[in-house]
Amino acid sequence: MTAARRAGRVLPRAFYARPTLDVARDLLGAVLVHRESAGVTSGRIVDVEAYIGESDPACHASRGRTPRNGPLYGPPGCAYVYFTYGMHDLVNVVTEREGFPAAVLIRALEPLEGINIMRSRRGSRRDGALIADHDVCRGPGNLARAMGIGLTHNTRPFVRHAHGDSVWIEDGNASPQDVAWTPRIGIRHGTDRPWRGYVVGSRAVSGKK
DNA sequence: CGTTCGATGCACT
DNA sequence: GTGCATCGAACGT
Repeated sequence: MTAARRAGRVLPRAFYARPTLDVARDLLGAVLVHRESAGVTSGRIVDVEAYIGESDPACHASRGRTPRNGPLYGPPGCAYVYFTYGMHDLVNVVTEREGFPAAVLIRALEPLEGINIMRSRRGSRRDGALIADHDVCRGPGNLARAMGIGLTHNTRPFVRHAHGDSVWIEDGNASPQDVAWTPRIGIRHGTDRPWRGYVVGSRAVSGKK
């Protein structure tokens, strides 16, 4: 019997077409799923950040629209995936409405399904030690790598197709009981806004241990 | 424990 | 040329 049963409904487009902070809050406890030929991987979202509009100095759209940040201006419920620091893909969910650039960055998951697939995607550490379960999807770069989500998924809607490669999000069985809000991590500007939310007590939450 | 720093590629100025 | 919505190894205390 599988330890981690998924029974959620796929979140519809309307879920994402709301104020970004509401979407961010409601994504905590939801389940991100990727299905491809390698198998199914999924995890409970426990750490998110909101990036809201051109007036948000930390948002990629703060200096207007460019080819790279175009997906932020696109329809809600689609992926905005970008490459940074020369080696990491980061996964966002576009929110609000077409023409208004906003998204939620997914920063950490508690693995539910496919932990062995996730570990093989992460690769082996230099010292050969096994990555702990709660570290496999801890941090936005690690999460994208472990889930097999990358630039090829940029602009794609979070929809479960009947066949083939699909990325989608399901609602969780229960909302997290204790959520905390802090400034966002790793940014230089906009640090006054407490737009990072995380599930208190989860070992998979990113940042300092 | 803590902090620093190199890796690594590219969009944008 | 500069600066990343990062990560983890290396170093200092």
